[in-house]
Amino acid sequence: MAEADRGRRILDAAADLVLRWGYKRVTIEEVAKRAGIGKGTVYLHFRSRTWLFVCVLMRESLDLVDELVAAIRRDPATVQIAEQVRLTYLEVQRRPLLRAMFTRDHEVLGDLARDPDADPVREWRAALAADLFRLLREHGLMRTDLDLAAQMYLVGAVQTGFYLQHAAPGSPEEVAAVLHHTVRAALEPPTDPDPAALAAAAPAVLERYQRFRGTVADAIATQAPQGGPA
Amino acid sequence: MAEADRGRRILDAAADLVLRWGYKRVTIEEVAKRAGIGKGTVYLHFRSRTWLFVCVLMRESLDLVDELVAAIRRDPATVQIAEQVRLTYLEVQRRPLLRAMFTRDHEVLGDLARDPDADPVREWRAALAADLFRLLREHGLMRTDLDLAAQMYLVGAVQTGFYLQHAAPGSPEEVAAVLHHTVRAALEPPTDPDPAALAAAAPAVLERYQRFRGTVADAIATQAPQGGPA
DNA sequence: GGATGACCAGATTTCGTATCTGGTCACGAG
DNA sequence: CTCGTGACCAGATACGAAATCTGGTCATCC
Repeated sequence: MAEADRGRRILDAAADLVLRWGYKRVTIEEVAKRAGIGKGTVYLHFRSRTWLFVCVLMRESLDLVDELVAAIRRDPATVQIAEQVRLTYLEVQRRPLLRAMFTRDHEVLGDLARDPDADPVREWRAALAADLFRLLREHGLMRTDLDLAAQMYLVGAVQTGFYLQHAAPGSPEEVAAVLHHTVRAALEPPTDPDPAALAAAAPAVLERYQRFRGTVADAIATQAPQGGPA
Repeated sequence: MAEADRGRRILDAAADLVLRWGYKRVTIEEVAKRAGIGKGTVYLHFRSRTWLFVCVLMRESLDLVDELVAAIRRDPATVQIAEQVRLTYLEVQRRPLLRAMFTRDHEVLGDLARDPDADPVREWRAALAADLFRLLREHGLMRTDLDLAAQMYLVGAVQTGFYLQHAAPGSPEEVAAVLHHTVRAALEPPTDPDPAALAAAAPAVLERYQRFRGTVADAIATQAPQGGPA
């Protein structure tokens, strides 16, 4: 059994159990048992129980990023902010762990859902968003009648609202369409996007995503609880 | 001491205490003491502890409605949905109890913040919103490229997001402006509103608000935990 | 050298007791 | 008679100490 593979098995076990039982009920011993290893071995891969579950969440975020990257590769028009938000919503609805994360589900994530320090990705994600918004603005794919900070707050708030609002009036696809409409109307220019601008922005955006992806992947591999990209 | 005045004093005492101590710590006896009456007398005005605090919240909502009504009277342009949402946000930020309500502050409101049944105004508010949206659409003050249910969900989600998102990037006025921008872009026609339409819509909207106000005021006065308007 | 599980301190749960409080109602004041 | 009151009760809640559990370590063994 390869070293990296064992780390993956531990994360698999932890992810499975946290969904079944909820964060507070999952013990390290049970995770080890599921992974077919001894308890001490878990600590050869993860510095603490908390950090293990943070890594579970980070790995899930990685998958989300991969999905967005693939979508942009498929169609550069996907770089537009409203489309990114829409795809994110759909992917989150598909994945129970991400959904628990975005809805701050205390039942599943326990105290992990509350404590902002528990999410080191937070600041990296914020930096990524800032980069992304700057790029889109420079390429004329986002309006500039609001300053960047306001736009970031707007998207954050709107996403929070759509994730937390219960009693959706339809299927995830329909809700995602409404979310798309909201972000598009608030932040994108009224005119259709210039295909040349899309083609120009896409590679730069992809590069930022890849860098972000690398940073997060490193964090999982190196056990580092703090510190930015190299 | 007039009958109605005593009810008001009880509500004053309860409102004061709930803000100081939080819902779960406030006892009926303490409320009675503050109101200068005996414990049993509280139950002559409110059928239960829970209902008493629901009434506190309802009274607060009444003040909010009054504020909106006054604003529309001052300037019919205020009937527009984005403006309504903006004014609501500002008024909520000004009033600690409303803020606790809209942010579902468990520290202040305790279980009252969680339980949806605790808020009988919920359905009345939903009906009011539906009426309002219908009116605005009929007068060409709201777009019709989304169906009514989607628009209501959109506004609900956006408001939820702006109330729950922490770390606002500026003053309440600035956040309110961003909220206004979002709702306006998503739901209002791109063209400036027709003054005649505003003048025509305003009285109808005011009538709905007044009817809503009456329903809520009745609920407080009559101790009725259920049931719609007469 | 790398994996393990016995071990420990501190956190958490349990469970029986004591206290508190929502809601009632018999009584007394006016 | 009407209206307000606070003593009263059952059930909820808070408390506390004992018992249990579990995160994290490390001496041991493969």
